[in-house]
Amino acid sequence: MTPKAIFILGPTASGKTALALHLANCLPVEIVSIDSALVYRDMNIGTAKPDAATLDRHPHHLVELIDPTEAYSAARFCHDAFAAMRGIVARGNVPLLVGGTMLYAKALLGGLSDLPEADIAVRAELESRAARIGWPAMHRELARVDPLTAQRLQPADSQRIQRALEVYQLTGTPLSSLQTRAAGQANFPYLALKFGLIPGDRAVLHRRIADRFDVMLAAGLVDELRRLRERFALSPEMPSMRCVGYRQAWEYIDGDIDERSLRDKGIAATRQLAKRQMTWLRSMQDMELLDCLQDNLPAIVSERCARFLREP
RNA sequence: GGCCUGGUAGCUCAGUCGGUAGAGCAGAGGACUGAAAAUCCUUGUGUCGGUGGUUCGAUUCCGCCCCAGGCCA
Repeated sequence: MTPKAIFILGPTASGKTALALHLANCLPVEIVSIDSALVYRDMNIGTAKPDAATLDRHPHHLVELIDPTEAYSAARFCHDAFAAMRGIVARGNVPLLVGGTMLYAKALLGGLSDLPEADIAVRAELESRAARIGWPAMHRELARVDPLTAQRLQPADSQRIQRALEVYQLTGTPLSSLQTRAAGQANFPYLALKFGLIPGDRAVLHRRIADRFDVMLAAGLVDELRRLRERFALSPEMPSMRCVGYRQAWEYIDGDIDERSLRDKGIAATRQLAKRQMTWLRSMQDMELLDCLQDNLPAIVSERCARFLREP
């Protein structure tokens, strides 16, 4: 019999965590985080990580896996998430996947093609060449070896051009042909109930984001980053330091922006993030979209989940 | 009360030597396969503070009024 899984996907500040904790209290579920920022240890304030007591009461899988100097990936997430889900099912529980990193959710549900993983040396070499000739020139190079991928990428899309060239260099095969082959996990081996949280009034979410960012600043986001910079050899290009809030705090510590700007930019970046997350949600299949601002949301969702778990 | 400086897009401001205006940010929409909280793409009509005057034509020049700062009384 196919095991079941429940997804709660939503933008930042939509109340995913509170909803997940409510479900964890009344249903036989274990929480699996779908969040590219919660994987970092010691980055607690800016990632809105649940506090230690909460994590103790309701263990979250895939939280605090790596140091801020390290990098995670969608492929590693899929591997780790499936491992966690197997364990949960073996214990007789149901995986409750909660988060806002939509690429991870999409990769988990739809699978990834069989591609080589990131190669730091190749990336560094591509990076330095791009610094000399510019990304549009790199884009033209890509067009010679992989016209299909080049055609769908903007000449300024540095990250994807770099990845496509990297894949070609490592395999000798264009990314576009590797991607047409069967995706790794052809079908998702769980029966999934998927909720998408979207605010009925976006202005309210924006307000919440601003308030939450102020709370983070008051809680010592800047000091947290100062301590991290003392402990680790960090640089602003690292994925961890590009996280919303940390990136702006970094500029503030370096004296590039003032306190006012730190707040404004932090809030703006968080809004942009939420917006991109909502774009994903609207385009995903079989999603039950709910207004995250309605006050009886926990009751609605837990009732719906309970029914789902009773179904054959 | 007098003098000065401002009042232009949600915000900060350009600009029009008189022919009804444009940047950045915000906002909106979109793309997305091992960095995704990343990386990119598209999108700017607003009584140019109000009102009279000069003019073929005023947001632009002139008068008066209103508002916000500053200085002097």
